[in-house]
Amino acid sequence: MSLRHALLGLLAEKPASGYDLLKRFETSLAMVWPAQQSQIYGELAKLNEGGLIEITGTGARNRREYGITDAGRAELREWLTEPGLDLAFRSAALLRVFFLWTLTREEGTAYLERFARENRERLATLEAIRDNVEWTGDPAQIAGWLILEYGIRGSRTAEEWARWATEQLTEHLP
Amino acid sequence: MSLRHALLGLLAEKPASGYDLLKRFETSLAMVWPAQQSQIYGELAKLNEGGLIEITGTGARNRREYGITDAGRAELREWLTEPGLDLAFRSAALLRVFFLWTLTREEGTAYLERFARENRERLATLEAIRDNVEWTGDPAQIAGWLILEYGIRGSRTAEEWARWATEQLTEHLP
DNA sequence: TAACTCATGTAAAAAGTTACATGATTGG
DNA sequence: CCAATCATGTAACTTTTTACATGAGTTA
Repeated sequence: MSLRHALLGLLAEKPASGYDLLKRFETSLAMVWPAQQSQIYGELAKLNEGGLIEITGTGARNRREYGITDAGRAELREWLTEPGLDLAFRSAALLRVFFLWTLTREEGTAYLERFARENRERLATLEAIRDNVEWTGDPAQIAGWLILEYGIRGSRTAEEWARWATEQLTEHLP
Repeated sequence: MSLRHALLGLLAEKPASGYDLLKRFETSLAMVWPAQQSQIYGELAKLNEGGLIEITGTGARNRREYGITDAGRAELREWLTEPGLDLAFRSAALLRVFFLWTLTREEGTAYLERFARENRERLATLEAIRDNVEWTGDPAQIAGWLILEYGIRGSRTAEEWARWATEQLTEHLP
């Protein structure tokens, strides 16, 4: 149930509408927790009903702005301080690598080269963001900066790995 | 729909029962595509019904061994050679980092230190596996080795990042 | 013979995706 | 005034998780 906590976390920073939150999921949070529009609106309704967030204002075009409540802040805090740390993740791109041996060597290395290229491109994108954002000392922004740096280092590692893996496949596959 | 392809990929190597496959999901595949027992058995039934796999033998304790069919191999191949490359992933552990600024500096750094430690432990585990497995030249094993190396490099990068992030939080959070 | 591992199945709930549906406001 | 963006909602479907349920063979 991480989506609800992601929403609570975003609202802890400042009040926002479903639409505002959707935009954040499409940009900064896309990297660590993708979410669809339908899911966001649905979850907001539940959080509101449960008293973890509340409507703090309305605007044009039926806009509803939500703010986090004390109960919401407590729930967020509890989640953040939970002892367990789940390092698990799912990657369809890596899963495919597992079965690359069923293809020809050329097809296999082509896939890994594509993998490398995509990561190199993402690296460039993330570095551009890092270098163009105006970094104030805002606490929430600092957390975002840490994640961005994770993405940069991760992309670099993934690209280097993919180039190394291409070589291995070339050498070791018949 | 990656689970079905993961199953097809495993069966492309050699026939196996649902239980055998479950064990592989708990070990090697856990890193890139976790799956529950109920999901595996359900998907196997569907694949069998769809003619992508077939029963190739039975054993004690109601054991049923499945093998991949030509249709299954074709489906696997199609999936592996699809043009799109989905780099997206979900990480609850990273999502939490986004909201660390809502905690005290001590709580925040404690989380990142835990993050570092868990990754260091995983690194040690994976390196131990790499150093103790007997590496034959088997193509399927080589693919597994590439994934293992990805895990090793990724854990190392994550650990280093977490230590760096701890420093940043100490410096920049009030 | 008791505990453990092997072995499969299914039901219910939760989470996530895709698609459809609608309408207001704003900027060029 | 037209296109783009803002803004929300929901229905249907797929995927994943959790839990319950059962029983056969193996090992100490």
